[in-house]
Amino acid sequence: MADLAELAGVSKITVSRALSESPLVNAETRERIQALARKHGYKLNVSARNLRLRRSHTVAVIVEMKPSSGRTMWDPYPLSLLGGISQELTSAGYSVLLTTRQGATDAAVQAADGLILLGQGARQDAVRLYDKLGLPMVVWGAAAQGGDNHIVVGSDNRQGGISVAERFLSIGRRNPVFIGNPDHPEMAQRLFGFVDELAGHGIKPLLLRRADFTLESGVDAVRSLAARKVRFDAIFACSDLLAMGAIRALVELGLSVPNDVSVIGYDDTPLGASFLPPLSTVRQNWQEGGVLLARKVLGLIQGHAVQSQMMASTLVVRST
Amino acid sequence: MADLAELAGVSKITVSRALSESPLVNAETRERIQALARKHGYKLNVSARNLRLRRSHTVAVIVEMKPSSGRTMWDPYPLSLLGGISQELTSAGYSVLLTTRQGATDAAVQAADGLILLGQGARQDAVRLYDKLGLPMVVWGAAAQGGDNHIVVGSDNRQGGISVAERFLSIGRRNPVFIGNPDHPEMAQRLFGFVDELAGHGIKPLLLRRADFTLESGVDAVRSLAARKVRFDAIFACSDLLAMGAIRALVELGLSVPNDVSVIGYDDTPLGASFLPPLSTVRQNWQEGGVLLARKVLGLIQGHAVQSQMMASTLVVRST
DNA sequence: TTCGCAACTGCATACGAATGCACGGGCGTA
DNA sequence: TACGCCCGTGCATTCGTATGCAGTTGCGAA
Repeated sequence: MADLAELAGVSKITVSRALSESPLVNAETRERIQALARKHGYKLNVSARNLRLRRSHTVAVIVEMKPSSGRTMWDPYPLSLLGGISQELTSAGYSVLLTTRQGATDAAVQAADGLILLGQGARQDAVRLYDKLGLPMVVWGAAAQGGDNHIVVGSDNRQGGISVAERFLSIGRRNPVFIGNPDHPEMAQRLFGFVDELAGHGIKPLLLRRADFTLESGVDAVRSLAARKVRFDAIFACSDLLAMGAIRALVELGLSVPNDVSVIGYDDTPLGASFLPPLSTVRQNWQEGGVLLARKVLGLIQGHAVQSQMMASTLVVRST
Repeated sequence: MADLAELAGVSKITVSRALSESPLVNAETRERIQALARKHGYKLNVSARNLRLRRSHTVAVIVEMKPSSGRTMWDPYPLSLLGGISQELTSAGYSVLLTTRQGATDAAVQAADGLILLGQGARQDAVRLYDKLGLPMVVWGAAAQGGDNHIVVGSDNRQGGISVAERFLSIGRRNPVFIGNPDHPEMAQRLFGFVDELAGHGIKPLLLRRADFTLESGVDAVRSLAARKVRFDAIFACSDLLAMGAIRALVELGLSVPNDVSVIGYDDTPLGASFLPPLSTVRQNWQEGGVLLARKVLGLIQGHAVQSQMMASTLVVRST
């Protein structure tokens, strides 16, 4: 900057102002300096500016590697969150610092202006850990049980569970099964909604615990039901893959979907939509969730009052 | 740091050294200062250190948003690259700055110590753009045509195409079809390998251009072949989804896979493996590619000589 | 005693940009 | 002519940390 100042015949502070579009400097001077900067390939030193301004225009996104259950944040769909986050932050002039939670806190995270936590960790430990940094923080996940002081954004898993229960009830199903992992807070919410709604009609669903969210796991789940000669006429699977596996196994067993057994998945993946038969499922808009997360952190960073928010999840009835 | 120094009764510079594990300071003093720092929740100012040390321990990963063809980097599998990158960089003490390429260069990118470019852009324009920053740079994609000066890592798409051709030849197929988008450099390589190998046996495949890499697109492609009454006995699809769509359409048409038509996909997605019938495909190890990318940038940053590298792609023969 | 060396510690300064305040000149008004 | 104001510019200083060099202390050897 000092060099540029010399070239332009002004002081370096005028250069600084010219490059940051300050109205304090004469328009013509500003143009001249900017042209000079371009010509000589001048690059602003971001570290220096961050130091002076005490902000980095950076938001750290912390991805949980070892989740409480089998589902990883590196799975395709949770990653759509990242897409939304990145899109929103970038267009607001912020950068995304991507970190995976493993061992010590990344030093660079401390320089961030805000934090987005993807996956709250078993017993909220991740939340507590990062709370200590004292940065604006927004968490993706199930709503906090108690009076926690950080913002939470998530889709309304409980409502999702209720919707599925309502659907099963409306088509006269009496022996529903839930496949998923209740240790995962989000899945637990789905289960609670599902169970509560059914209980209102005197029905108690069977809980089939599965930690993997793969097609194979779904196949296996249904086979185990058959092996145990369980009587069931509806399946609520915690992911589309599980649901597709379940359907495959049902077909193998000679059962008809949805005549003998109704199946509803979760996430509304493109794959489920083009599955044969097209999968009924609960839609979660991950992308939009990411955008929302980003907006909330930005709000906090700018000192606005911001509230937790649950995103509606909607049942998409197709053919299963 | 000055405050800590006062508390500990030493100068701030001793504090600095104590916190960075410098052997210059007395072990006992160091312990005392570190304890004090912990107690008062002292946080190192990363911006200041970056300024002083002229490095940020950060690598920018630039994801191309609008690719030359229908495939987005936000698709699940390219994202595995990110997983590998993140894993490797984090464990080397580096942070990942995630940027999407849209409009102006993110200021924070300039502060990075190195660059990883995911998707080289049509006509290498992205590469040229970022080359100007003068940072160590590694690009994921097809090998550069000419004497470019940046490092390229990618899977050997040409070899992949050759393997598929060899397979088709070995099982006596004479009328192969290629489904994909040759505008995309990586797909183009697959096509070239495929065509060249077949040409050696006097066979010229049919090229069916498809920009979308969805199941629907695969269905549609095969239907159009049927509508045009094209004679074919083998399909090389540029993605597993395309291949699965193709198979579905073939089955609808009453054709048997693989008896009437052989189908080979690309990427070896878990989904393809559990498809019915299990999909034959070409395996690309994205995760490992990410690790490799990360290692190369780190090498460049440390001033080592580093070379471009193609990762072998292997044909996985299953049932199609 | 004196010197040399080792082990610590501290001073001054640098890193590159941005802010508060002051300064100089041009212009309009009284 | 004198005064005040605005526009444009520059000086000094600040942000928080790390390095080169210099200083201090204690101990053993000459």
